[in-house]
Amino acid sequence: MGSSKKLDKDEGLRERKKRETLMRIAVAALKLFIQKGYDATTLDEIAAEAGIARRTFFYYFKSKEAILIAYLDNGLVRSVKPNLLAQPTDQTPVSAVHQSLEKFFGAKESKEAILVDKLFASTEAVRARMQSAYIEMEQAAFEALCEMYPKEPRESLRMVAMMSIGATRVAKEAWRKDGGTRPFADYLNETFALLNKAT
Amino acid sequence: MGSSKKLDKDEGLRERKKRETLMRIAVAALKLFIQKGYDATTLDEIAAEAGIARRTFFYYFKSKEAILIAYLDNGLVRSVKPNLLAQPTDQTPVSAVHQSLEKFFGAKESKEAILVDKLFASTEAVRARMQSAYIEMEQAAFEALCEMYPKEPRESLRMVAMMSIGATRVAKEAWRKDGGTRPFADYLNETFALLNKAT
DNA sequence: GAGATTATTACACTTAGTGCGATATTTTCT
DNA sequence: AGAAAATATCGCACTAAGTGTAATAATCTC
Repeated sequence: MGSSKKLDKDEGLRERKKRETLMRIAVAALKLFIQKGYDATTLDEIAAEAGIARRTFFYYFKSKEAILIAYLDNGLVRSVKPNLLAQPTDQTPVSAVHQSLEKFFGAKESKEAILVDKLFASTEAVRARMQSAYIEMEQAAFEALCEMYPKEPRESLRMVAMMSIGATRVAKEAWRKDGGTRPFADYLNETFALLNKAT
Repeated sequence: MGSSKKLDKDEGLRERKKRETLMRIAVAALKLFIQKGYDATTLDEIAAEAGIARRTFFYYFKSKEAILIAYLDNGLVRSVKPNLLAQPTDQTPVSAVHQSLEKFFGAKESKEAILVDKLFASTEAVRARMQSAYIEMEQAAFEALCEMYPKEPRESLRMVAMMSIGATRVAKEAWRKDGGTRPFADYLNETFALLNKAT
């Protein structure tokens, strides 16, 4: 009664190598991005650092930006929906989003996260993509909320998603401006508290 | 006691030509974008259509995307702050933003606006830029609100800006999904009404 | 091991964007 | 008006991202 393929343990040499190569490229790229900046890093350099041919890069990523998107996806964006769905529903939707985000960021306050964040904020094109990521998070949160609160009107939940993710974005902005001294959760608490009062 | 240069009326041949060329390029580009899509339109084609050399294009725009940004800037983004500042301050900040947006969109429900909107929503890269524009609008609204309500705490106003522009974005999303049948102002009213209830 | 997949590479090509310098046009000054 | 300064236009050569194609090498299936 295993999966449709073989056994779980059997990953296969091919798949393993592919995973490793993908990781090598991502790591090499991030290293160079942090070292010399996003724009100044060429695909040739990334390919050299990762030990692959230039053309092979495009077998793994559809563009240079896609590397960053992958980092975002693996980090926050991908986890928004599952994290949210794991929350109890005996609270307001806004509160549920707040709690789920708090948990996520409380666990992940690593140095790399800060480096990556600065990198993302550095270049024009990258910043634009960041904002796309927020839109995706909004969408993910909205979908989760619809499953969690089926009786609530969907337009309401759409707005909750917008406001919650917006609060996160504003919190991050403030946190970045302050140089990341105080823990991010503090900023999150402040912006979420303002959601009620502001109107 | 005129201006430091000459007389107001005297625009100068050079400036006039420059303005005209800029316009010719923008119009030519938009026409081609709508005709064949953003990605499929090359700078060579735009230059040909506008009757200039390829190199000259970059004298006027720093990139292909910059054309779209220019359209956005001239349309909404640029006008957010002045429009908002023109509102009376004997109402809540949220209401002020709402009113100012309603006026703007009430006046500008043209066919071209719809075409441009669809164009902007069509391509990946363009959509990302769109979202940057929303961020700029947020910033502009925030600045205006700070001038209008100096006694309010700035964090509050920051959140008001976020929520108001967010409401606009969600409204536009719904409006686009419905194919632009009902007037946009309706959607705007709905999302703004939900700002209070949603929390 | 033979044959089917799939990963890797090389090569040639298109397009966006930049640097630089030459030429044409407009403005300014006398 | 005409010389000189400023600026707009253009051509050319270059870099870098990204694509199409087809050949080769590695892995998987049997």
